[in-house]
Amino acid sequence: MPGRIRGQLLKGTTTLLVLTVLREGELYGYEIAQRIRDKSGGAFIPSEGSLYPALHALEAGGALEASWRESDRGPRRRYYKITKTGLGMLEAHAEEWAAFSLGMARAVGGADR
Amino acid sequence: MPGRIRGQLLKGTTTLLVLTVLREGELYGYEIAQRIRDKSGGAFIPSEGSLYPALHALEAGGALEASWRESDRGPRRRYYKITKTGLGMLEAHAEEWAAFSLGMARAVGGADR
DNA sequence: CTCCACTACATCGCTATTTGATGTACGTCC
DNA sequence: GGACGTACATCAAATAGCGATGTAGTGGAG
Repeated sequence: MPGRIRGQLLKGTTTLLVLTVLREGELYGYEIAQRIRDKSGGAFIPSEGSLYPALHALEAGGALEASWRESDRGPRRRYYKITKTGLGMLEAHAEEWAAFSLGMARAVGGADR
Repeated sequence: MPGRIRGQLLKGTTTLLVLTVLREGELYGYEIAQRIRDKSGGAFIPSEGSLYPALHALEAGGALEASWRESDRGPRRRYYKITKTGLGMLEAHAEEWAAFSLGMARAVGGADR
């Protein structure tokens, strides 16, 4: 299994990845990072320095609603829930990704085409 | 047909796109941008502010060899030719893209998966 | 014959975003 | 009590695309 991807290619994908995992249910920050890691097969592991600012921005933009909750073991957690606005944003980002991915497939070729 | 893609998603793709079109033959800068636009179905139109610096960096890195030539009509052109080093770089970038694209397909889903 | 558009190269400042480092704090296990 | 994992947060530095701007040659429209 190839290692973690990092660098410029990741730019702009955090929002899409976060919204995608939150579509499946309410999660807290640390958990979101793990879900993304697991779903991507270890390819993406959002750093804390990119994940938390992204969550704050999404909350400020009305895409997410958040609340603090205590944990049985360990520090308190901030749970995030996707809003109607967030679902619309998710759709838009998914379409953008699809168009981008299609363009790359056309231009670069690859397994497909 | 959807319009041109721009923004953060493009980060890191210019090198791959340039090397890809130059694999097919010698081209000059302006022509490279057009090829990328055409091959991608209009999705990608590298701005001059990103294309020319990228070409200079690739040349400095030994991936491309360049030469000035006069044109019948219009300004002189700088033709670029991919080197052996450039072909190796192309392969590396193509693999990186494939891994990235696969990770996104897993994480986000889409037409495939 | 003047203006505009297209070709062709180049550089600059702005902006967005990721990374790794650093910090705080809690819990568990040895 | 020290190490490790959990959990959130912020910061400086680096990266690289975008639009604007500049230079210059060619050619067509009005």
